[in-house]
Amino acid sequence: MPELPEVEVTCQGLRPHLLGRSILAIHSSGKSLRQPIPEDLVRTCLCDRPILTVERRAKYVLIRFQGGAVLVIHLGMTGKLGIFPKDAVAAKHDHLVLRLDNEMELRFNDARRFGSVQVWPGDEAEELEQAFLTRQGLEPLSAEFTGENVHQLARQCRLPVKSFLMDSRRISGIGNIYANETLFAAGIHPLCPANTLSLKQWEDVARCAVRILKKAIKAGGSTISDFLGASGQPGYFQLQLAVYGKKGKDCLRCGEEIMKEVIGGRATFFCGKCQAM
DNA sequence: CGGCGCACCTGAGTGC
DNA sequence: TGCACTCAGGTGCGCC
Repeated sequence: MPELPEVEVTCQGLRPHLLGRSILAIHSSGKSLRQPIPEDLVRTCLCDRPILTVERRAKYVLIRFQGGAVLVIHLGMTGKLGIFPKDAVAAKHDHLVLRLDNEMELRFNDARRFGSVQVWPGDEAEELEQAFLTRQGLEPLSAEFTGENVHQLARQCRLPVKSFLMDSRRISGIGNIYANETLFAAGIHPLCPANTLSLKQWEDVARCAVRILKKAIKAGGSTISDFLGASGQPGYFQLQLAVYGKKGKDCLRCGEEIMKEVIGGRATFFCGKCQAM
């Protein structure tokens, strides 16, 4: 599901509906996500306080409230955040429903329950955010995401370059789809050990990653099976994918057959000719 | 510390 | 129609 572009599209979709609004009430399914939903903290720290900002960090949605508390949501594999009229019928797997002060609701739907919902109370938010940030890798859409910096990061990492790109503690936001697409665009074999890439190759990787992520955001994200934006709209970037899910198809660049291999437990697609070791 | 395997869940798709 | 099986975009744990 949601990688950086899908989370960014979700944030962009939520923003106009949430800024300045307050939560009046919370309802949860009672089922645990990655952790139990902290219902009491939502009530005591978030309710009846205006929402100040909606931001993305890595693959997390951060919703900041007056008073300093933060609602932190991760979409996991199947999570979706959407805005609905309060009378709209509930969907299967709606696990968190936040009633807003304008007859609308923010709903978190997550079939596989790999998502998470956390609250950083106002008096602990700064400390918790610092700890959170140290666990997140380089932001691909930040000024620090340069070939030089990534080259430095990868210096003593012998993981396959694809696993390196997907390691959220090193680089955040890039999941399986965009790792595959980035390496195809950069012409690099996914099994190359990360520490064997040259500075020039890392510059290519960084440039390709940024271009693809931005293009995907413009297209509204990728809807492979079920991603939907905050207003229920699908994304269209899946129509522009070059290798992901294309096993057996012709490479767009050279016509060779696209290969599929499992790397680090994840399906990996590449062109053996354009992405030679 | 680095790297691997796996668990956490449900649903969609496939083959018999 | 049903059953068994595989696979899925993420993260973080335990283990060597």
